[in-house]
Amino acid sequence: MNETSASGENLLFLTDEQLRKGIEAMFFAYRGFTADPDRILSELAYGRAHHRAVHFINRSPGLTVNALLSVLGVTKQSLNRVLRTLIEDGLVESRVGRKDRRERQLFLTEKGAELERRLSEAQRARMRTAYRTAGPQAVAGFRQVLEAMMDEQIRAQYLSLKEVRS
Amino acid sequence: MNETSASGENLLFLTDEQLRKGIEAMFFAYRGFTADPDRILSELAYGRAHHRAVHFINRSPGLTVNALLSVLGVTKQSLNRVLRTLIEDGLVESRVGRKDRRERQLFLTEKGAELERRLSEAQRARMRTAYRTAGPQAVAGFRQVLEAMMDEQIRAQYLSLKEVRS
DNA sequence: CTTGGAAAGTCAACAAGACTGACATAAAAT
DNA sequence: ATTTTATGTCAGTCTTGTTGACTTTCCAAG
Repeated sequence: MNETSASGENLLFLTDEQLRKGIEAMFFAYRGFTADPDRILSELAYGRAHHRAVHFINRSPGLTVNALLSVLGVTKQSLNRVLRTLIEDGLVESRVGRKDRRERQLFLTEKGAELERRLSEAQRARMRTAYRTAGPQAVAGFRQVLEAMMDEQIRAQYLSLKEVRS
Repeated sequence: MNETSASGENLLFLTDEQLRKGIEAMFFAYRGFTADPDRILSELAYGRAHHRAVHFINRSPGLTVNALLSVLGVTKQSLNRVLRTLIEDGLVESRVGRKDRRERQLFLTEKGAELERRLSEAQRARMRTAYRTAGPQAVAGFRQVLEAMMDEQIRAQYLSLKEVRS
C-alpha cells in the first residue's frame, strides 16, 4: 500500500511495480537479443531452433543427441527434425558413437561453423554494445541476476561450463 | 589467446568467450523466467501468447487492439486468435472506443484480473528471489544491460512507461 | 548363449502460434 | 461521395513444440 516504505534502506526495495518493470525488461530485451540472428536465419529458411542446435554443437563438439536435447530442454523428436535438416544441408555431421554405437556424436562441418560464426557474431555485436553502454559493473550485476533466475539444475549445468575449455 | 590481457583495466574485457557466456545466460534465464507461468497456463490450455496479452491489458487498461499488437510485435491475425478465446472465456472485455468508435478498447474482467495476478505473482516471486540473491547493485546493472539490449523504438516505448501510474 | 528389457535415435501425425494475403464492415477524414 | 483507417475474419503456410510407435544397439539375467 505504501510505496515509499522501502525507500530508506534500499535493500528491500522490491515494489510490485519495480518487479513488473523487470519482467517487461526481460521480455523486450529478449526480443532484441534474438532479432539479429532471426533476420539471418529467415534468409536461410531456418529458425531459432536451428540456431540453438548449432550454437551448442559448436560449444561442445562431439556431444550426443541426448546431451543436446537435455541442454535445449526439448523432446528428442522435436530436436530430430531440426537436426535432420542441418545434416541434410551439410551443416552438421553425425557420427556413430565410439564407445556406444547407439549414440550419435554431433559436429559442425566447415559450412556449419561458418553459419555459427555469422549468427553468433551478430548476437555478440549487440551484446558487446550493450555491455559497453552499461559498463563493467552493470555487466557483473546482469550476470548475477540472470544466474539467479535460472532453474536449479540449469544453473548447475551453466556454471559447470563457466571455465574456458583449452 | 591470452585471457588475462584485460585483467588490469577491466573496461575492455569483452572476450568472445565472455560474450558467449552472456548469450547463454540470457537463453537459460529466459527459460526460467517463463517456466512458472507456463505451468499455470498449460493447466488452462492457454499459452504464452495469452499471458502476454493479459499482462499488457492489465498494465494499460483500455488500450486499443492496435496499440496492443504494436507492443507485442505480432500481426493482428495472430493476436486476434488469442484475443478471441480470451473474450469468449470471459477474461477480457472489448468495448467500442469512446472517441473513435472504430477502435476497440480492451479491459480485463475480474476473472481476467484474477488470472493476471496468479501469473504475475508466480513470475514476480522468481524475480524477487533473483533480485534478493543478487542484491540492489546487481539489479541496477541488470536493468541497464537489458535496456541497452533492446531495439531503439522498443526502448523508447519501455522507458516512457517507467514512471508508476497514479 | 540367448533373450528380454532399456536406451538412443528415427518416423509419423498432430497442435500452438507465428506468418501472409484477401476480404468485409464500420467509422472517420477528406 | 470517396478514401482511408481500425478492426475482424477466413484460408493457408511454416516453425517448433508435443505424443505414440518403431528400429537398432547394448547390456545383463537367466
